[in-house]
Amino acid sequence: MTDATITCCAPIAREPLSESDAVEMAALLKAVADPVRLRLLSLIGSHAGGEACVCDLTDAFDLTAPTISHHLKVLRTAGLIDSERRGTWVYYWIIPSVVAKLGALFTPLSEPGAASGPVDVELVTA
Amino acid sequence: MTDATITCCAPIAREPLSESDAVEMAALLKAVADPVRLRLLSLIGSHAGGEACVCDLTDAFDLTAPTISHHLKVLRTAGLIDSERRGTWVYYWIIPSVVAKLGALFTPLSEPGAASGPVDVELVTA
DNA sequence: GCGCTGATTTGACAGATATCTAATCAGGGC
DNA sequence: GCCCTGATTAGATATCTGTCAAATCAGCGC
Repeated sequence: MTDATITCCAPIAREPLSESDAVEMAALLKAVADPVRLRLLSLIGSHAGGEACVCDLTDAFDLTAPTISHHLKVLRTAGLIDSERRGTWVYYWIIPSVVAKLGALFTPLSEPGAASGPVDVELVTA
Repeated sequence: MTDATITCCAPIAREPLSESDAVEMAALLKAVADPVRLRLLSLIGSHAGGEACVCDLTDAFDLTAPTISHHLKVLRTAGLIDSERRGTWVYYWIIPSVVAKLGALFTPLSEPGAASGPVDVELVTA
């Protein structure tokens, strides 16, 4: 009966994840748990117009086109991105709500009165 | 002042992730990209006192003790949890700052005028 | 139609991973 | 010391995954 931890933690640390939720989220996480796919997602999301042509993406990696295509398919199958063919080129864009689902699992619930943002974590450590 | 894209997106969609950051985050993500490890993390975090004995965890799964031990090791090696032996039992607890690092990647930056929380996503979909 | 470029699919393969059994380590009680 | 319980390590194995080369598909221009 210790209710002291109601608003302290990330959802994953507040109550036990059900098995089905765990399976669902793990599938999503597996899709992004790869350096290439993380960078693909990032490149697509930060590209001008919110979408990127495959040709823009391939150059950023030392990988063959089929490999990039494979990774894009993994992201698309997971529901994180979608694509459309426009003439010769195929364009990809992020589905923000699905990306947010990932963040929601791990981000501490913001308490009114905290700093500006919900989390203030150093990402770039190089 | 109102630059349309400054506060719109998750960090991963705001600017391209560097390769080293991608590798670092992918390692973290790979650790949680498994249903068993997700539930372990959740069980540990939501357990009374913020820590859980291995004996508490093993019963929640249809897996052998060595397998649970393996998964705990993966989480610990990634830096997401830590452990301590106390007499006969070994206790595990979450390292919140590392968990928050995961969330920070995918959580849209909250705008001061947005709804209550930074993200409002349905997690339980069965 | 033909050839060219962009992108995906297929097939193959090396490396990683999740799981188990058996063995080992760590404390506590006798 | 000896045994019992809790937990980890070691070894083995079946499966999954990331990558590439080769083949195929999709538009476009001639």
